[in-house]
Amino acid sequence: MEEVLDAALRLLDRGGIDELSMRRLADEVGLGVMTLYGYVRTKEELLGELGAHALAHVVLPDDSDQPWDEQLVRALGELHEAFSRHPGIVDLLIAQVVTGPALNHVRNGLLGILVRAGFDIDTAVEAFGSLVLYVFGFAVAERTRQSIETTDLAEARYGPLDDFPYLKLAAERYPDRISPSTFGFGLRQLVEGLRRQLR
Amino acid sequence: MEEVLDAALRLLDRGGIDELSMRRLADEVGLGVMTLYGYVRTKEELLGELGAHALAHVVLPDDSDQPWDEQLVRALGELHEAFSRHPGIVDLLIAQVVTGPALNHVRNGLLGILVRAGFDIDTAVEAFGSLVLYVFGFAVAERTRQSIETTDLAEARYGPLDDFPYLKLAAERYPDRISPSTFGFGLRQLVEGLRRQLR
DNA sequence: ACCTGAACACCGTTCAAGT
DNA sequence: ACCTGAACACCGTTCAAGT
Repeated sequence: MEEVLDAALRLLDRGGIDELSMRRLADEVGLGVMTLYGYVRTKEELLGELGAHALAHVVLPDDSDQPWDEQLVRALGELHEAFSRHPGIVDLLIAQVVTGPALNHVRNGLLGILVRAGFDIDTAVEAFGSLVLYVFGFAVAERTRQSIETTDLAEARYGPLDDFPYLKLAAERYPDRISPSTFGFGLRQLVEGLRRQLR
Repeated sequence: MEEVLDAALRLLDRGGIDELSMRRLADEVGLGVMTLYGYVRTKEELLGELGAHALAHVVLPDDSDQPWDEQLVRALGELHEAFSRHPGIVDLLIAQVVTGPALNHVRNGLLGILVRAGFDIDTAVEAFGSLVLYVFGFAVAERTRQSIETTDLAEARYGPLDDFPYLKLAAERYPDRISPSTFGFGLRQLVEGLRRQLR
């Protein structure tokens, strides 16, 4: 089973979720297709286990002696990096095949930082939600960005911009739309908002 | 062509992107499968046109007399609602089949609000990115939430929670993880951060 | 117990042909 | 010009059988 999941992760990294078919996976492991159904009941179940397999490696740093906002930024950065390392994980999360428990250690860690910082549980849940959504939304967009040729010019990507003066201004400077610093920009914004709320 | 796209949107709303096959679409319109390839070169191209078709209805309110932060919240709310109305659009955006120009009027409108508010173009682009990512991330998560039975209990969703005390506390109160107010919470946080930055 | 090929009901798309 | 059925190379999965 371990070997099957490793092979699946390899295929996922290589060509994304679209390239990961049961038949190709069987070939990669050197088994008949139907052998896979001895390990798993459906493809969906296999993808779920694959997600858990890949996310188990995400370990939040143990730095509860640091200020809570730094802990938060570092923990979310860890998640962000996991998504960058295996972009296919994002596809699995989107496809909703990753079962709940696979992410519990991350969820618990983030909530813990917020609660220990002094937020009541209601606010902590709201904050947790907006932070995770932000990291997740960024991962999805990042995936898009990487799939586009960097030689692509603004005009080629957006079409004629004469009717959209503001966009034209922006596209000339940032054909990539999301600069590498955008992740940190929004994250700092969110954490700053939380810090004010705590006082 | 119009009729084909309307039928496609109907299928998309009914069963999501997975139910939208060329063969089923042809049946829905009452044509042979291959007739569709007279309108469009590939399925991907058809999905792209479908995305543009659905997003053309998103019109940002014309309220440039209002404070910029209110304009911003309202415009992003408009986008948020479009995603709620046709959750399938989110699948199209994720699948990266929607071509650039389809969203230009929204991009331009949002950038305009920020620039007129007084942000320099660099900051405006960063802010734009983080705001849009947030709305988008929320839409993806919302889609997940809706696909889960509401009778589902926290324990059933997350598995045993004894090792995750903070999560247990949160899950007991919010088995849904993202309450309806989470969208507004994070958005206000982001806008508040921007307001401070402007001064 | 562990593995598997043949077969079924689906896909998107090419090709050649029908009106 | 507009439409289409047959065919091809793929899917995930059922079923019955092989060691």
